[in-house]
Amino acid sequence: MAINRNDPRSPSRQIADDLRTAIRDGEIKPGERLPSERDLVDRYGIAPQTARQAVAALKTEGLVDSRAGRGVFVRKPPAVVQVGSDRYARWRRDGGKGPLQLEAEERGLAWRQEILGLSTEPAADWVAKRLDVSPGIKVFVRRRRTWIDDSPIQLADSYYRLHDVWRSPIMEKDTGPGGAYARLEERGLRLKRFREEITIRMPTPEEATGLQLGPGIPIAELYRIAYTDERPLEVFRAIMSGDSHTFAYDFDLPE
Amino acid sequence: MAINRNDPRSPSRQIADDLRTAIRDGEIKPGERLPSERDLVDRYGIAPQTARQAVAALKTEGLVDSRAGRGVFVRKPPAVVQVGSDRYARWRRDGGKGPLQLEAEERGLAWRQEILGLSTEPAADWVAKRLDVSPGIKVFVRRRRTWIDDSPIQLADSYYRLHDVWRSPIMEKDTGPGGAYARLEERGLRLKRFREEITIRMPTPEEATGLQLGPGIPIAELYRIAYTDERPLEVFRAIMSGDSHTFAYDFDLPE
DNA sequence: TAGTGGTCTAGACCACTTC
DNA sequence: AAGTGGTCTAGACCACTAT
Repeated sequence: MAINRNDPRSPSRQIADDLRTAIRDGEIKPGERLPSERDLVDRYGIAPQTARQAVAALKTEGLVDSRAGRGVFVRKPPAVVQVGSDRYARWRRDGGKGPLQLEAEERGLAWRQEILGLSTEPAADWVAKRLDVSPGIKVFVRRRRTWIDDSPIQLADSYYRLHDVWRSPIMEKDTGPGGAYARLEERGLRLKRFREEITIRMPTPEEATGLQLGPGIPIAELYRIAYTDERPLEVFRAIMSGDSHTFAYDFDLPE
Repeated sequence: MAINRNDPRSPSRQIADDLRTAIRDGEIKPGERLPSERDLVDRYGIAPQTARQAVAALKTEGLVDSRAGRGVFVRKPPAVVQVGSDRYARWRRDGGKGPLQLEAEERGLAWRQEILGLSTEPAADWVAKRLDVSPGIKVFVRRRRTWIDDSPIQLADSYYRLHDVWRSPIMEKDTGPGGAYARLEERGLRLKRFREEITIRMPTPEEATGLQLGPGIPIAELYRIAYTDERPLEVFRAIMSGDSHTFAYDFDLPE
């Protein structure tokens, strides 16, 4: 409970390490409060900024979260939803519900989607490449935010070739039962396979706001391309809060 | 280039936003230096700590990286390697080389593995569950660190049932040509399928050191379970630096 | 030697929460 | 009213880098 001046670690680092150890050892449990800045100042005999720096380190690690006027609290493990191939394998028999919706309903959690935008736009390069169209050609975009239990967990855009969705409910707010994929199949566009690409990074401030992310929470950027047996049907891009998702894939080796 | 006192954003936030915009617009390019703290103090008429706070925000976003005595630099996009099912599909015809090794060799990058430990240990719960053995039973563990072009990009552990690897080269430093999977197949244990699970988080300080991660770089924690047609053969766990990996999976929908 | 980031001291005021 | 985190001021010294 005191700073060791001979320790090669800086005072703020020593304090951060002490607190991290206390959290890992369960001395401060998830949901519980850390000592206040003023407490740390008194206990360790340091300046307020030094205490702040120690706590800031734990925040960028995603270990704690602070609320002004209340205190700094150990983060609770969030409700994790699982997405990936094993969820999609159930797509047909479960009526075209997406992996998130399936998972939420199984666990009795409230699921809803908020439409952020429906528009026709020129295809950006990354869309054009994946949708196999010329860059700049008009494509239809559905932008939405998915909520589970009053927490936003995904910002998603779907891109379609215009003639694939023309005058279909996919261009409306409500795509109807089974979602966009069901509408595409009704048009004879039969889904055959998916490709998913995942990258990881810290959110931009806009993404952090949109997903109500605290500091120290990374995000996954997921691209999913849905194909018929011959061409891309949909390019899907999602920003998903990293602390509430697991990705799972099952695949066979060739003989 | 001056603080607007009427702006609802705090001064440090205004400065951070200014710098971020300059980076996004290409006014400060990857590899280039940001204005020094003292520059910012003079330009904006603020205290040094305020300038530090603005730069610190960009660091936790992973946008910039600082080197003491030199300056703060815009991060360059790293060399990204791709892993996932489409790499594993090539496993048999390419002689059992892992996805990272394949990718590195294709692109002419130096690849090497450093053995951090070979030991027999009681299975932790998460290993036992995935390897389908009783918790606490002895399993063999290979711990290693993978380097590409002098950068550590992966910390990995592999867990095997003891009798599967007993007296095989898998218990030695060098597993021989084709790696551990080739040795297992020689014993008649034919690999049939994989399952991969990915979660995302910020690194612990130990992981950040082991992977030489700067601030603002998240990691992926990958679990891979290799199965014969009847049981698990290997449980693989890797910590991978988030800024140098993409995960890609191809999968079919059931009819 | 001059410039850089890293760290620390020692305060101050604000908005917000809890009692 | 007391306590909390958030932000800022205005310095200081250190280790390291570049010239």
